[in-house]
Amino acid sequence: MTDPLARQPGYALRRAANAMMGELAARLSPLDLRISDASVLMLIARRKDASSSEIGRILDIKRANMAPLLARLEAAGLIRREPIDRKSMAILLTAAGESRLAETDRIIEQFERDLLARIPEEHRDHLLPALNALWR
Amino acid sequence: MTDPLARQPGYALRRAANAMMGELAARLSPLDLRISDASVLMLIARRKDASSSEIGRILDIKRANMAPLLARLEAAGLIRREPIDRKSMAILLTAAGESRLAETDRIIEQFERDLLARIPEEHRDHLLPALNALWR
DNA sequence: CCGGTTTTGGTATTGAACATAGCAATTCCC
DNA sequence: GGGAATTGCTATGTTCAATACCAAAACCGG
Repeated sequence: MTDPLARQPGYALRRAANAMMGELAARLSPLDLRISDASVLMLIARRKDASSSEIGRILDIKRANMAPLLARLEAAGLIRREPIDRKSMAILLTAAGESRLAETDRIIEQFERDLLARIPEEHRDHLLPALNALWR
Repeated sequence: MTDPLARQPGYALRRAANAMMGELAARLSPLDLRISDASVLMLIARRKDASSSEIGRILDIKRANMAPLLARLEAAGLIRREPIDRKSMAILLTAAGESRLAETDRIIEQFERDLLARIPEEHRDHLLPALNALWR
């Protein structure tokens, strides 16, 4: 039952990302947040007054996909929009958004710790720089 | 424009896998193969006479998703099915499947080489074991 | 300060990968 | 022999991401 494709970094990357996303989605679901919701919330907090297109540019989420995502977060009362000019809108966390974000941060931190713990320590510190070399 | 989330291994894993899949899909599209098509072809060649449920078990593709995938490969003339008993079917490569697989192998090999080349060499050899620790 | 270009926010739609629920037939195994 | 598990499959839903297109506002060179 051993998988002969597991020697290929590309395949391993796909499988690892998949397993990771599945587990993270499960841990976030009690908060009623999808993975991309959580990443947007975290970014908003670190980049106050960013417009939706700015957020999309940083996280690589297309405008078309950002619109329904933000609509969902707004409907959930986690963010509000404030006009910057007659075209752009600043995305801000509401009080509810702040507290949801705090829960999110706790979950994510624990998750990242658990993730790293699974990696043999001689490889551990190499993962982040290796991954970042693949997309940044 | 720097992305503050890039310090998190989970986020970096998602972004790296995403970038990788996008590029691989582009390289495979001249062959009219999706990524999962290619992985199934490669597995069939290494595990002759495997049934569809066996392949699914190894690659972690659910029965429900394997059915249309194999139907596509069969319609493209790349595989054929041969009864093992009155319930199970062996999945075999046709001649066209063999030659398509050869092209696939060339593309994948080059792709994996390019992937690794992007990683600073001091991290390179750690990627595969680190990733495999996350799902195997 | 005018007018073409770019940016912004949005809708509608599509594709790929993956998941669950259910079904009929066959095989497994006590 | 018969209940339990396995196999192949349909139908359907979810999540993420992409394309095409739109109107309005902002930007910027002449």
